[in-house]
Amino acid sequence: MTVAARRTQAERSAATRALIIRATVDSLVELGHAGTTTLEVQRRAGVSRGALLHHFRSRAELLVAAVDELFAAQREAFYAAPKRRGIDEGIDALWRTFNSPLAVAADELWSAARNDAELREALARQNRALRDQVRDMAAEQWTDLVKHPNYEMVLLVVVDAMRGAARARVVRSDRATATRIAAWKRLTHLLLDDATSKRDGSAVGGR
Amino acid sequence: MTVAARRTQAERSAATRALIIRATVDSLVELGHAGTTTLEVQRRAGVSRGALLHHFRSRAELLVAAVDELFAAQREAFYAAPKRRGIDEGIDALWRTFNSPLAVAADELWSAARNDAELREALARQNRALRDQVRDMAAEQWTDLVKHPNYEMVLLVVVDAMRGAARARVVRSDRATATRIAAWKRLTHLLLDDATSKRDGSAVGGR
DNA sequence: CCGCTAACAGTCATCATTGACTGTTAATCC
DNA sequence: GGATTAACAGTCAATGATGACTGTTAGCGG
Repeated sequence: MTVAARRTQAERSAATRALIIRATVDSLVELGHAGTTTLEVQRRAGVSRGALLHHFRSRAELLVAAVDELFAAQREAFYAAPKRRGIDEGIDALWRTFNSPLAVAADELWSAARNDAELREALARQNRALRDQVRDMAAEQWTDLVKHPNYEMVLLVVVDAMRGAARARVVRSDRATATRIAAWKRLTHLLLDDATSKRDGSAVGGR
Repeated sequence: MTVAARRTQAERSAATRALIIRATVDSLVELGHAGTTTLEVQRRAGVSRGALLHHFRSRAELLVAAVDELFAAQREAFYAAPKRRGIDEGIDALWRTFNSPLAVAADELWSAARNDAELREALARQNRALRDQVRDMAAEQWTDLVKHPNYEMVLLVVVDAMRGAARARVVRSDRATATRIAAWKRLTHLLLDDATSKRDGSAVGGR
């Protein structure tokens, strides 16, 4: 039955470990933090209890590993994304990252972190690294915009706004989301794009 | 032993009900959604299991009641707040509402709502009501700003940004928060306050 | 003042989750 | 090629949460 070729221990170990972490992330996306029990993970991964507890001695350890994995994936996604130049494309790309399953899973952990010091520490650490990277990549892509005196302010506000919008998305319609995206773009144009700031774009409001 | 004066049944009932809900909110603030078990609530409220289950037949019912209470309290807080006129005061007041224990508890429920249709429905309903009220009160206070073509856009973005900032607050320093508040104010001034938009205020950025 | 019902009090069975624990297989080292 | 150890497999006891269930008391209506 051992159809698979001989594998080294390190390979086997890494494979199951990755399998478990992937199952954890999937569970976080579908069932949330509370629903992500060690039993659920082991079912999804198709591994035994022994296997799971061999790699991660506790549920907390498993979640921390998931955090690391999530942020690493986010970083890779940023690197892999095609380079954009325009403001609108930048906003769209940024918003897309907030909608990926990775972001959903991470969000779930942010919620749990308030009452879990270990998780909070892990998230804070990874978040700093990600933020610095985003900053660098943004500077790299929008060489002209970065110099604008309003740049830091706009980036700060728009990213937070996206985070907030993502949060309430569970009860929000697509239309309401579209309105927000338009608002972010218009606001960014008004404050960063001097060429556009003169011609007043179409209204963005709406009930 | 019955030192207290005779009370009508309705009074007794309402009193314990309120006691239980308050305990629920407290628990949500301190221990989060996961930590808010029916046992924890009954301990905090100092009521028996029978009392708790008499008023709320399930944990879900209890949480929905907490949602209603939280939003009602938020509404009252808005009404009770002194009327403000300036942009800075408005931003400060708005941000304060995001920091109240009520908001923390509500936040905890927003997280849980993703995997709980009943809770999600309750939150959506109350959220609509609250949003409409905030809109009305804002219009009432800033009669001049409301007419500004950028008004809707700014309100949308700033409120979302606050929501997002509140979310990551668990790992954020006070300094970082102050930077954000400054950014919101400056941005609002730039886009709504035509008098201020000419003189370019001090930079708001910073690593 | 008496029967009735709402408002509790307290216990219990059931179930889910966790991590410890013991047993087994397969890779690696000498 | 035998010993050793990592990588699993599978079971179990302990814990904690939930809601059902039975018993008791106090207000209320007639």
